Amino acid sequence: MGHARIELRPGCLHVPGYLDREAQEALVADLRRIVEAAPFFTPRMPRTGRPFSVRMTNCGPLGWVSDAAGGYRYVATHPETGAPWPPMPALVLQAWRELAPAAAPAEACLVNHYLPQARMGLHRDEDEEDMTAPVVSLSLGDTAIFRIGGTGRRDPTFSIRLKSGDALVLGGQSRLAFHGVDRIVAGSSTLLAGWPPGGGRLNLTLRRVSRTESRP
DNA sequence: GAGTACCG
DNA sequence: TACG
Repeated sequence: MGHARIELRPGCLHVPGYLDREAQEALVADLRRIVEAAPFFTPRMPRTGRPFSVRMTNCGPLGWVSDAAGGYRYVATHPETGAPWPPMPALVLQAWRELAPAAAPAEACLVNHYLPQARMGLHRDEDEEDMTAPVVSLSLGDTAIFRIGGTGRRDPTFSIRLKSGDALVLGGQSRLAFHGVDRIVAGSSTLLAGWPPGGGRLNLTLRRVSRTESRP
């Protein structure tokens, strides 16, 4: 079955209700196993070491991490356990196939946990080598007030609500658009009542990192 | 500057 | 807006 695709700005697609409740619950169960193997860690700002309010982990061959000494980067292992990231669940691979059909396989799936008080400032995803592939985001749990602008820091912005099960695709002219999370609407979903502790919102961000050197 | 503090 |  198909879903409405709303183009919020060129290259930025909102797909409300992309995952039904059953798929959301199955994905949360997958994530619970992933977090057992790769616990949430607190990323820190480059240089200053200030902590993010969002906690993170990853699955797939590469994971996004940040700390004072190394800054933003992709690495193959968990920064605290040293173990390789767990594999991406089938539902995540399927979402990438459906929402980024022209792109090479995803290499990184960043898992963000937002407690109700957590926020994410305006930023661009620019740590990837391959900017031709879109960034795909899946929302689970409490609604996020999500802000999106243009490719320049001072470009006008607007906000939308990302609900549990929604997908968002940042590609084409929006691949380098500024975006962030203003706030979480506490208690807006029952999905995460059992896990993780504190409920809130889980966000999966799927990305291609390496340039594809497919020379057929 | 993917962060917070502090201003008017 | 200022600030690592």
